[in-house]
Amino acid sequence: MATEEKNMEEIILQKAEELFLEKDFASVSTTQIAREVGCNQALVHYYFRTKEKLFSAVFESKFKIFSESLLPIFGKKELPFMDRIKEVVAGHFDILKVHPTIPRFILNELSGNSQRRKMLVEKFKSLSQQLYTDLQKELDEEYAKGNIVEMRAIDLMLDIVLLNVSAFVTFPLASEIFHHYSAVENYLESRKQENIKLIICRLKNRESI
Amino acid sequence: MATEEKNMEEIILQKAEELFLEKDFASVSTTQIAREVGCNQALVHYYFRTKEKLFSAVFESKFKIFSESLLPIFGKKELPFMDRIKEVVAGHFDILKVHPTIPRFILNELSGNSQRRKMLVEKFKSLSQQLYTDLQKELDEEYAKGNIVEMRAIDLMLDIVLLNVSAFVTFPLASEIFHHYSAVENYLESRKQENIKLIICRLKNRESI
DNA sequence: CAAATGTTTAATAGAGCTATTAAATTATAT
DNA sequence: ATATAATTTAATAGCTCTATTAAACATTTG
Repeated sequence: MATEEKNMEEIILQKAEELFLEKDFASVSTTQIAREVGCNQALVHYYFRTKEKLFSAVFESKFKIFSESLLPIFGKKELPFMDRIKEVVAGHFDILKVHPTIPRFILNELSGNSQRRKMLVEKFKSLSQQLYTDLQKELDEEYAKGNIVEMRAIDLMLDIVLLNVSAFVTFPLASEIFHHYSAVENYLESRKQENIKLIICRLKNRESI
Repeated sequence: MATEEKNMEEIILQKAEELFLEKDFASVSTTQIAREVGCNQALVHYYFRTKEKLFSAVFESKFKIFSESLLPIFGKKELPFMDRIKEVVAGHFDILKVHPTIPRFILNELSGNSQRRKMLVEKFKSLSQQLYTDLQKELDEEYAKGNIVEMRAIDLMLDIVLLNVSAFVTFPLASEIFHHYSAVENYLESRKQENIKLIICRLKNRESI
């Protein structure tokens, strides 16, 4: 009964989220949203005017979640560097795990040539530059102390994000392909540990290649 | 003039490839394909009957390219193991570089709930099992010789594929975001070297985590 | 209670899409 | 050169989609 009490605007938005995350802009119609919600199709337009605006509402909220997932790349300075890196990778992974379908959704939308794209590229830019400077300074310090190999912050950031994101982008497929990972949980946990190992090894390994 | 000589069926297929790789199934219409080719819309259906079949023709050929990109994970047994791994990562990367838009295209299609999906999962399965057994045997041998750390073949395969694929899936975006990589070439070359390093470090690093 | 405001629906305009059909055009073969 | 076959087009049926409008219904408020 609690569910039935919710107002239509929110119910429509929720269904739109569900469908847009599963398919994509062009494959979801306001007609379908209305049908699945059980309301008149005009109501969707009453609340959101256009399909574009409805999609935007969904996108903005998902994009916010995703970009906030990048923030743990900062991190509390008390712990030793290596432990913090481990925490950063695990922390970023865990946030994505709460929203496993978001990475593909974002990726897909940003691969098109939407108007949104330009604005979002700017957002990502400033976000990564924020992180970049601090991280590079720390990497240089740790390198001077002989704790890690020399490394560009940008490469480390990309390593972490790309590895973690790719686990989620591929998991519906991968967990089907590899029977080893019968449960979804296994594939994800396995990738999480593997990603941590990869990053740590990369930072520690002193032998030149 | 040479171009004009080509038969319509092929011209239509080429345009369909171009558009389907850029957008997605739902966002491309046979009307649009015909318009851009400059022929009558019925002609698209004359040659391919349905949009679905046309898309399938495109998809099959791209999927073939992609799955063949995974084959260098075998490799010539003359070289020392570590050199071969390096070659495998670089080789896989270079094949994708010739078809940079394919990874995202495949990923996207396989994320939907198409009829194709099931068949493709089977193809991937048998492909990966082929590679799996041989690779695991070699990894165990190299571990016994003390050349590498203990590792599951499946993790190594995923590390390589996910890292390489993610470079291409993200490159239109990433090369815009990071001005450091002003030229696309820089982002890709940079990721290629980074991926090789990651894999090598992962295999060599003996310190437990 | 009645007026005003907010929510929901039915109906529909207008557009684009897929697929088919029959006719026109071009090429091939006898 | 003419019959036959292959290619291309025009026209259109039948959908589905987005967005709007006017009317019905519900809720709030004076």
